[in-house]
Amino acid sequence: MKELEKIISSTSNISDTKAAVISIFHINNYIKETILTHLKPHDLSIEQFNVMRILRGQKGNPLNLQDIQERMINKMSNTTRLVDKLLKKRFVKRTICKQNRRKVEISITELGLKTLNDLDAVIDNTEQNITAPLNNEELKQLNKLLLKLNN
Amino acid sequence: MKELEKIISSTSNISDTKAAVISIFHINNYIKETILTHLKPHDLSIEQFNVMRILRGQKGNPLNLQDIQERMINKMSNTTRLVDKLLKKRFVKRTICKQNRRKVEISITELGLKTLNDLDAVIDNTEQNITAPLNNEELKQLNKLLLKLNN
DNA sequence: GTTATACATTTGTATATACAATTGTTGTAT
DNA sequence: ATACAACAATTGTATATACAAATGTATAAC
Repeated sequence: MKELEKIISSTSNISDTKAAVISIFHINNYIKETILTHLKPHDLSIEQFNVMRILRGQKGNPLNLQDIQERMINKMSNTTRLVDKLLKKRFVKRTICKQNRRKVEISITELGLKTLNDLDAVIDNTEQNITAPLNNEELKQLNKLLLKLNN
Repeated sequence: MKELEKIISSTSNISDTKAAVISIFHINNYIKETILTHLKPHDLSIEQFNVMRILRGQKGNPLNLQDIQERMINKMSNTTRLVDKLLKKRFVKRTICKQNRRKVEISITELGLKTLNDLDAVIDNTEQNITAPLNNEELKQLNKLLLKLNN
């Protein structure tokens, strides 16, 4: 990833704004690729993994598709089909809401939980490796700045 | 985008590492969506736009597909087909390399340059808006930290 | 109760992405 | 010269993403 510095410095007089945008694109891509490597053996995409973690966070309470979609990183992707794929792998279950039959309730299965738990260590480790070039203070500083951008 | 802070703070005891990863995913997504809004009227995707800017940076010298792919953010995408789409829009031209007929040489057309120049202002403006929550010093600090991550 | 409207999900379709396999070209060893 | 490996791009295929349209359900107005 040394190339990035070259790109940014070689491009004549790039603004700090453009440098930041390029850096964010690159680090985002690198993180996704690295995490995906570890998800592949379980036949999971990043968003599928994400949705499973969202469901785990509910501690048993099911979520309907809209709730899931709101919490997803990529709002535009197709939640029905994503959940279908998790369903096929038996990682989630789906029932029609008794109170409002338009809604479906999705919750994570034991198998889903077990898979997530298996993945936790390796994903944590991957993320730690990615942020390893920064010390604690720098990492906190980065979070502060990113949070400002996200508001 | 206020939700992000909620997600990060609500998730019990999230590590600084995980908070950084989530923030990067979210800001990346937000930037892409915003930029895409402005590219749509020209029927361009982010990567197509990127490739056109790479070609413009060559000041007339053509690049072959491998060179382009190396410089692309997403290395795994299909450069042949991406260039095909730019070709259809007459934004680039393609010739077979005389010295090595396995290679193809891609360069940007006048129409491509004109389109890029039209887009420059609006994209610059969009990027400025995105980094607006940070002052100059904070932006430089962010770049320093992101560059460290990217190495 | 019927009609209209809003809601929640699903389905359809076009495009994009990831990766493997194939085609055609060049260089090299014999 | 021929055979073989390496190279550069293209094609095939499965999956993912973006967005519009359609389906089925609930709520509200009259």
